[in-house]
Amino acid sequence: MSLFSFKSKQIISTDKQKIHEILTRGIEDVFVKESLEKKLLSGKQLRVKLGFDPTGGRIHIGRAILLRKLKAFQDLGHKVVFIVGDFTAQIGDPSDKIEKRPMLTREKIEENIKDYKRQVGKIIDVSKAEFHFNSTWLSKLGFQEIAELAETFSVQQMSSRRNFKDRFEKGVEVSLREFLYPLMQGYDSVQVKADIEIGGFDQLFNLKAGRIIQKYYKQPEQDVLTIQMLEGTDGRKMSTSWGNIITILDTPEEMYGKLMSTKDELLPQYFLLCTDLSKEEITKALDGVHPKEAKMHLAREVVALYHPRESVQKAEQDFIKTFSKGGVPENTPEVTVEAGTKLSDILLDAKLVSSKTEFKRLAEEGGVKNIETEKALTDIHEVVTESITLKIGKRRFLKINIK
RNA sequence: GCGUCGGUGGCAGAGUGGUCAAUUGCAUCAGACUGUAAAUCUGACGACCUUUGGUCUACGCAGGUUCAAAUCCUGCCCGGCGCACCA
Repeated sequence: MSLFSFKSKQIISTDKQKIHEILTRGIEDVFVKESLEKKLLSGKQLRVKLGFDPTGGRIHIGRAILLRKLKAFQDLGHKVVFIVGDFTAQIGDPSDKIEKRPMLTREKIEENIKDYKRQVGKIIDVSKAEFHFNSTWLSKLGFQEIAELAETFSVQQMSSRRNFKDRFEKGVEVSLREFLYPLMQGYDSVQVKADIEIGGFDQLFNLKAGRIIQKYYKQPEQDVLTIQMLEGTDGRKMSTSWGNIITILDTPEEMYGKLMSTKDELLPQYFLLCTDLSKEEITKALDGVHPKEAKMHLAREVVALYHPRESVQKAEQDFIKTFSKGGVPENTPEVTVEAGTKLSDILLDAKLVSSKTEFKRLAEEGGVKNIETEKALTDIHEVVTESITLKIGKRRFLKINIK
C-alpha cells in the first residue's frame, strides 16, 4: 500500500440516526441489511458504487433520488465510486433492437461524462468521488475468463429473473447477450472492490449478481440497496419519451410548474423521495393541508434543492401571476411585425402553432385570447394592426409589437 | 434456409375493394368547471384553401389490376413466431 492512501484520513460518521435514515427512506430493498448496518457502524470508509451509461441526456429527479442517496453516504464520509459504463453502453442493452445503437465515439463519451459530472455536481461533490471506465477491464477479458464468469450462474437462475421470465412466457426473444449483462456489471464490482452498490429497484438482479461474482473472486460481497421508483408527473413510469419528467437542469419556473401539475395522489411519494424534509415535517405538510398548498410547498422544497433561494420565490410568484391570476409570465416571447400581418402567420412563425389548421382550431375553440381585453379572437383571418399580448390556450404566450 | 403471420396516424391496435383522412384506447390540445398546468365533463386531434364545401398528401417500399385499393396481385425491404441447423 502506498503512502498516499494515508494522505487524507477520512473521518467516518457512525451517527445511528443518519444511518437509519439512509437504510430506510425511499428504499425498496436492502440486501443484506444486518451486514450493511454493521459495515456502516464499523467506522471504516466504504466504497459505494453506482453505474451509469454515458449516453448523454439529462438527469431527472427520479434518478436524482439515487444520487441524493449517494450524497448521504458521502456526507458520512464514505467513498462514492462511479462506473462509467462505456463498454456496457456499447454492447449491453439490446432491448431496443429496432435500431442498433450507434457506437459512441470516444470524444462523445468524454463529452457526455463532462456533462454528467456537471449535472451530478449539483448534488454530489464530484471532486471526492472516483470515476472508472468499465472498458478498462471489460475489454481485456478473454473468452477463458468470460466462460469462467458464466459458470457462476445457471441458466435456470438467469431464466427465473423476472423480466426474462415474462418474455419467455410471452414468447419474446431473449438474446444470450442479455444473460451476459449481469456478469459484466458484477465484474465491475470486483474491479472497484465495492462494499455497497445502489441502483433502482429494476436493477435488483444485476446488483445481486455483483455479490455472486465477487464471491467467485473471493472478495467480500457487496451489500445492495435498491431505491423506490419515482412515478412521472402523470403517474406513469418516468420516462423521457413520455415527457413526464422533471430534470435537474430544468429552470426554476419549469420545475415549479411541472411539480404543480403532478397528480394529487403523488404528493406523499414526491415529498418522501424528492425532498430533505423529515417524516414529521412531511406529515405536517400534508395533514389537513389543502392539496394545492401542499403542492406549492413541495415545489418550493424541490426547486430549492437545485436552484438558489431567490429563484424559488421568483418561480412561485411567476406561477401565481400566470396561472392563479391569469397574468403574463416574466419571459414572454416577443415578436415585431409589420402592421397588417396575418395573425395565423405570426403564430406559425413563432412556432406557437404547428400549422394553420391548428390555429384555426384554436381560434374556433376560443383558445386565442387578447390578454388585456380577455376577448377571444375567433376570426381565423385576423390581421394584426396594433401591439397586443396574446394568450394561446393555457400556457402559450406571445407579445406582438408593431414596427 | 424452409414455413407462417405481420408492417396502419405520437404509441397501442381495428379495418380486408367504394359510405376511409381511416373505429377505439392512451398520449396531446382546447373549452367549461375548479384548488393549479390536479380531478371531472365536453370537444378537437394530416395539411392547405375563396370553408355548410373543395384540393392535396398519407396505411413498409416499388410497380400492377380496377371506374375505384389501407384493403386484390407481383417484386423488394424489415419484423415476430415455428421448424431446421447442434445433441
